[in-house]
Amino acid sequence: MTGSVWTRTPAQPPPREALSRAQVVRATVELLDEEGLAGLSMRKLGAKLSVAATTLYWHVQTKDDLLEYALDETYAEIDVPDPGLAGWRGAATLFAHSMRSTVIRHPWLPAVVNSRISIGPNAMALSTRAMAIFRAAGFTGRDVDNAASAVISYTLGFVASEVSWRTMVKESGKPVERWTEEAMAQAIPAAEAFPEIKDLLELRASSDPYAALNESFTFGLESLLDGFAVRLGP
Amino acid sequence: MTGSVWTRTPAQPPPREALSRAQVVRATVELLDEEGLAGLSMRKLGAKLSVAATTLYWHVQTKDDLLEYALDETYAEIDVPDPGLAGWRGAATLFAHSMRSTVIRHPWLPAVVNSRISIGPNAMALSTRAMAIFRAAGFTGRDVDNAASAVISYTLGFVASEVSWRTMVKESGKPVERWTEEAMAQAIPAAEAFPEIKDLLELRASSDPYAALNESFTFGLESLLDGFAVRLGP
DNA sequence: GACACACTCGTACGGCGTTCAACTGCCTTT
DNA sequence: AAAGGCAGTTGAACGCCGTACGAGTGTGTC
Repeated sequence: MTGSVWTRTPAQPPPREALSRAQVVRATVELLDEEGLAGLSMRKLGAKLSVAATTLYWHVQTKDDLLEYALDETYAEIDVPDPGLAGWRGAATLFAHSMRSTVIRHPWLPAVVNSRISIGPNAMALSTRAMAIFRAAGFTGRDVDNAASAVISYTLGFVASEVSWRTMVKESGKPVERWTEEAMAQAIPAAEAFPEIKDLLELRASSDPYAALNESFTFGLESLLDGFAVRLGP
Repeated sequence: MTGSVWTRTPAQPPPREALSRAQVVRATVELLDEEGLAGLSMRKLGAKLSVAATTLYWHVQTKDDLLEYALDETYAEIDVPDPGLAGWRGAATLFAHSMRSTVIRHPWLPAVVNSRISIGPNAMALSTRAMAIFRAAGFTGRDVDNAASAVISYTLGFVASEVSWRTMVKESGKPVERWTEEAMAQAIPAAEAFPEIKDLLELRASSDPYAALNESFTFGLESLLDGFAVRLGP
């Protein structure tokens, strides 16, 4: 490991190579969106760009670098409102929801997001703005960091599981209701020894799953922000 | 996908094959702990058990099944206290910390945990007990689920990032202070355009990282539980 | 002695990330 | 106009991967 792509100085001066790498990164994000992390290979990416796989190694040192670029690219889609406009609580809420929908748009993000230190330009801009929210709330020193981490951890944790559910449903090719039904049929015999679980499963299956996800996400987020409010005093 | 390993009825009656599969699963967990998810291959696992790689396919249908077994195996290590003893808040706190330390012991867990529906026996037992905590707190209906999800999402989200940091440090082979120092050296030039970030980075680097992680985890967890308390009324 | 069956193994296939030396075509220098 | 350098591309090859398959082995039962 010689360092992050963001710290290595470019070996070639960028006459028009910058544009070309941007193309590669854009194609990477597209391929990831279409086929998932497991579906990304240098050969397929090459094919998508009508280029041999090995050509990509001119623009990028390794497949991991590619993911690092793709990751920072998507950070740009998360918007972090100014707390001056929406208030800290509104800003935090919008931020979390924007993060959630970005991850839903790019379901491969959870698998990639923690695998490297994020010091790309968009990551930097994002943290700067996120910190501003919690500073505006009244937190100081290390607590600014702690509050931001809590919201990000909760959001990523929640949406990682949401996205894997969504992916399973989508890959099954079945309508949600059918999928849910069949999943229930699998789970119920397995839950025979746990009677309380059965009630829970039936409760879960009885409502629109997407609405339930929204409600559940909001429940946790609001609780967390309520907890911040307690800490911040009256 | 013909279903989860937990729902397929075994093709062979289990005379002593149960023991053998248990051995395979145990070896899988060990190999994962030692070498991480990327370090697990059927050939290496075979070697560890002094057996050809293809032999494993007698005991397991696919590598994915292996991960499903390994996952459920580690669920047994998470303990979920009885809310009658510690109170719901104490129980939730212990549960979250137990989950965190289990994931730290098995750093490959975050990458695996969401990739399948968890209906193994240990997963079932775990959810049953986790639900009991939040029912004891006073939540009813869907809110029991929502509260449990929130704690689990937060914990997994937090520890996924923690574990990836710990892994990077461990793999660097350097002492933490050295690693932190060098990471700072990388980040600071990249953060040139973002002056607020620099202060934050210096603040972060100025303290024991492990203590900071504990503090940060507790901060978020307490906030979340405070938020629950608000919802539950006085 | 024969058969069944649980279990093991070697071989092989197609795909993966990556290395490397060879090639192409354009730009600059003379 | 000739020569050289260099950005960019390429195909072949290496060692790894998950896994399908058919052939083997040993033990237990009739």
